[in-house]
Amino acid sequence: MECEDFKPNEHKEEMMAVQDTMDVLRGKWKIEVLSSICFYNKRRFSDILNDVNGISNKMLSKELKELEINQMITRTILDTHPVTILYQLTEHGKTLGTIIDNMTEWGKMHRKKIIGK
Amino acid sequence: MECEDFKPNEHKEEMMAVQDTMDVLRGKWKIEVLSSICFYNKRRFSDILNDVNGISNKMLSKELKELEINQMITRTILDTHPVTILYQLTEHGKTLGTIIDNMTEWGKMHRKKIIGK
DNA sequence: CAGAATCCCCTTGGATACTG
DNA sequence: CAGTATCCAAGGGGATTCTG
Repeated sequence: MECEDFKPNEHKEEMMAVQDTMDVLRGKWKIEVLSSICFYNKRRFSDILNDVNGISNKMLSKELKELEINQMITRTILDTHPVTILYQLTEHGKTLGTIIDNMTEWGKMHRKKIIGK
Repeated sequence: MECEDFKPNEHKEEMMAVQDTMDVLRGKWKIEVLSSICFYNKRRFSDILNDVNGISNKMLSKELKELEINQMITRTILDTHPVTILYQLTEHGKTLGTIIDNMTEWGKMHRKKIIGK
């Protein structure tokens, strides 16, 4: 965000782009769900439910759906009995890594500065 | 977010950091408000109200308060009649630039890939 | 196992009106 | 000008129960 070289409303496309990114990340549990899947590479519903502390099945279901719609993850049905369902990051999903790294760094810095310690 | 080198719950600090960042950015108008102030360097309430398309005074007031609490902006009261109030980015606020740039880039890429065009 | 269904509360955000 | 106050609707999200 360079601060001298643009006028609001001349940057509609950039604004929209940021909002698009926020839309993908906005849910309360998105990053944690993503992280769980990311770490294990393949992960099942109930596994993620255990990984992400505090999430309910309803919310997990919802977050997974949205992530799938946004093509951040894939959902694979295995023909077992009972069925097993695997969630994995897409290549596109993995490209979020940079942003998440940035947010991690910034968040740490912010905490030191604002929240104290 | 490296995907092979951590276990969930061994990355609590990182998770927390990302959530802290999201907390600062989560509001519907945060980035646009930030952008408005950023461009003009100093900006008044009613100016931002005009810059940010669709925002209500209630929401603007709320977003500004939160941004101030998080020390992203400062609020300066000028002794005029009637009073003038200036909002400006803090140095800390300006450090968000990198993240916003990244989100802009990713959002554009995402739109091309997912939303099509 | 992998959800869907239901109920219910709380927060977000929009619209409008009012104040120092 | 710079907000507050109020009312209201929609959705997010928790807890619990049910199902193929």
